[in-house]
Amino acid sequence: MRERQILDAAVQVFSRYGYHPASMDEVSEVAGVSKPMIYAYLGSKEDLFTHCIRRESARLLDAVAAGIRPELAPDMQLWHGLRSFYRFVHEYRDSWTVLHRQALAVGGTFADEINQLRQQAIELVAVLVKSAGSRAELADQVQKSGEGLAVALVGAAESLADWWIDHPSVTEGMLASWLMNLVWLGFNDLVEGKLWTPSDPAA
Amino acid sequence: MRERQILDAAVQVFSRYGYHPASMDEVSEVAGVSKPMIYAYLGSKEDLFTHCIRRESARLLDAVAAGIRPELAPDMQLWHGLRSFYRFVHEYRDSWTVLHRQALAVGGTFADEINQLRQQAIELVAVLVKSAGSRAELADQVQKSGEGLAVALVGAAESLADWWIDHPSVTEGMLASWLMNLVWLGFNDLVEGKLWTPSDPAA
Amino acid sequence: MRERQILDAAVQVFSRYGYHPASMDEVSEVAGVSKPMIYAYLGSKEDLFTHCIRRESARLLDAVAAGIRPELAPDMQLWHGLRSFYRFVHEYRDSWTVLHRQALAVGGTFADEINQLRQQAIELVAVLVKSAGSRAELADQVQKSGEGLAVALVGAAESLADWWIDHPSVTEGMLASWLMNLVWLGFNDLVEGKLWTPSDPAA
Amino acid sequence: MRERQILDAAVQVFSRYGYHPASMDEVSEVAGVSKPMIYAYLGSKEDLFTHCIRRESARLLDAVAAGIRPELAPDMQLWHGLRSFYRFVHEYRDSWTVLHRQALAVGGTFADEINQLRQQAIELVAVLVKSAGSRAELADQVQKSGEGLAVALVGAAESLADWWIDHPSVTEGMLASWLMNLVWLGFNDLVEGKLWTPSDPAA
DNA sequence: AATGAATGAGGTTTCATTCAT
DNA sequence: TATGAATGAAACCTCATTCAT
Repeated sequence: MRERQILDAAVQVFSRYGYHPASMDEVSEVAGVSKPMIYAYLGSKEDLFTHCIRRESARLLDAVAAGIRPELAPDMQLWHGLRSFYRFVHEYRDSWTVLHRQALAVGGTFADEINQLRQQAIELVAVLVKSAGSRAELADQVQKSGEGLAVALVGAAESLADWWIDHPSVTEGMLASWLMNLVWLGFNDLVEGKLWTPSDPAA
Repeated sequence: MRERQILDAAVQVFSRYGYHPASMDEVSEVAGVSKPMIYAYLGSKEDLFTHCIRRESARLLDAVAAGIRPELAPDMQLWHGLRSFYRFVHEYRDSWTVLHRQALAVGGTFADEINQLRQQAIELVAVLVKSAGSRAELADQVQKSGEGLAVALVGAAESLADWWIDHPSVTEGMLASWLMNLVWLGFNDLVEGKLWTPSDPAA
Repeated sequence: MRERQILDAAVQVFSRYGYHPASMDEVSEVAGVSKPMIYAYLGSKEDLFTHCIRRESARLLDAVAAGIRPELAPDMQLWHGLRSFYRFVHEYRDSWTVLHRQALAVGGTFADEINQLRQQAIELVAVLVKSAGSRAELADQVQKSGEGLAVALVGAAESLADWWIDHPSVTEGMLASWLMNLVWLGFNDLVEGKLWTPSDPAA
Repeated sequence: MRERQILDAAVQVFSRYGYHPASMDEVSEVAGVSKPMIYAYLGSKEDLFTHCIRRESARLLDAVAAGIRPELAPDMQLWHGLRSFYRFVHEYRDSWTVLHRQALAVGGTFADEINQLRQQAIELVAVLVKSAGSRAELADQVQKSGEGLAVALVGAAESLADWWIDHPSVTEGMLASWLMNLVWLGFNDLVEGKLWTPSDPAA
């Protein structure tokens, strides 16, 4: 459909230049569609950007959700989720850039939408952490900081995604491994020679 | 001096609107200085932004460096560094926003400067990790992923800084604690009831 | 076409104020076209001025070339060329002003273009002088100063064109006559009562 | 005196950039005097330019007048006047540029002043022509075109002056010679081998 | 349904000119 | 007296947005 064609172009252009410097002229050129069409289908520049964010957010959520196996152990769920996330970032780099970099920089409504998306990711992670801890009684302080831990983990994952752009030789499995080792085992264990490995290496 | 007055205003305005939407008119209004003065003291808009980034980068580095005690154990150094970092973010929120959000979004030279700053932080952390691991022989895979771990830790710290803005009731000590627990102990230990605490609680 | 409409206005405005003081606002007002149209059709102010110069140069060359009859005697060719020139100056005064006064004053690329135009005129005249002199052997010194004589003649013609603006009662035929008498006969002959007159008065 | 220092700088700057693009900042810099001083001594930019024109006009007139020997024959007077003129142009190129190119381009009052100067030159030449012709009865048509001839001669002289800038190997004597041959003898005589030479070669 | 053509509004930058010292 | 410091005004240029076809 025309709408998709336009959105694809918009994501590409917004990703490259950012919201404000991006020009509707360039979007129309890349989309191969005249400007009045853009306004007819998607509304103003602001509307267009909102549509971009919404579509890419949904894509990202779908991609991650599709990778998770709820029947597995918490650490394996996290592991699969991370790999799905990095596969998405790899395949739709422009989407990721728009969501993570450009939308937040604009602030206002856009940043709010992105923060909601992040919140969903954080809560998803928080559930995993909680279920992992349900075997034992988590220390009080940990209980309280549950969300904080999730925020940190999500942030770490995002930063590695950015860093990946400049270090493309790394695979998405390595990225996910590092994170698992870092947050599941911690430095403390690492220096003692422990390593986290997927219980199901084939996955 | 006039220069500082202008830079303060510029950081504030760039932080709020981002580089492109920010107008020199608004900078001049906030600074209480006419536009030609800005051009006389700091040059073009691009120059002005560069000056902002440079000054705030230096401030951030100084703040973190000032908080580190090289004679302490690695984990304590990290702990102090993180607290200094969060104190800086708290005290100079606009500086942090300009550096972390706006400069990266603009891309080009600006993003390069920020990435250099990040790289410095990452290397600093990498040194700590290495010194912590020197007691034992780090697993090969850890050796290779050293920088990745540091990237992840730095990213986690940054994300928590952003998240803090929307959750101001948390203290900088709590943020640092969470991170220490997360990366030093890891979930694995946490669920077993272990907790990381500063060896020198007074610090 | 729109382009012509804009160029006409630009020539008028540049002619009146000169390149630098002329404002794109005024050009757009005179052209009855909004400023963005000017930039869309003709580019920057510099581009616009270049287009003006090019068009008017071509017009001037065409006008003079159209008036010359190559089959006539050299003096008659000069006579006709001069009259064509003055007719052009009369009909397109703004064009002449832009070419002769404003473009030269700006210097740089503009002046270069004008000087090339002048050079063409000079060479044209030089050819006439040479063909007139071919019947006899021109004195050596004359040979060497051929271009200088042409420069002087062209300059004299230009100056009379300027002077004409303030003395509009004179006809273009009179101007051409004076020049012919001056350069073809010279004062020396004039004071002896000689006069140059077109051999074909009807022309 | 301060005034002279400023005027020298102004002539230099106006000559190089033209009236409008020239900046008071540059004048003050070249003059080694602060801007408020310029305003105190010479008034506004317009006033400053007027002063420049007036001073250089006077200089030019003086230079030419000083070279003329009223007791000589008319052609010799013209010859001496032309050489003085070219010597002035050579020695004070900036003055000449300001007067001939820049002032006329600005138009308005400035052009008027320059035109008055030209008129003086023209009348001076017209007197010579008239005195040369007084021996015989000039043809009626010549009488009427007297001023026109003078205008043409002056224009030719000016154009050669401009042309000289790009052909510096020519001497001022050659320039004056060409003009004398052109206007005093005319092409007609030149092709017959006649040449005008100063009756007093030492001069 | 689709677009070429057009513009109002606003942004960066410069410069003649003047206070306060 | 002489100047460093300051600004109001205006110029060039661009872009989101809309008619008329």
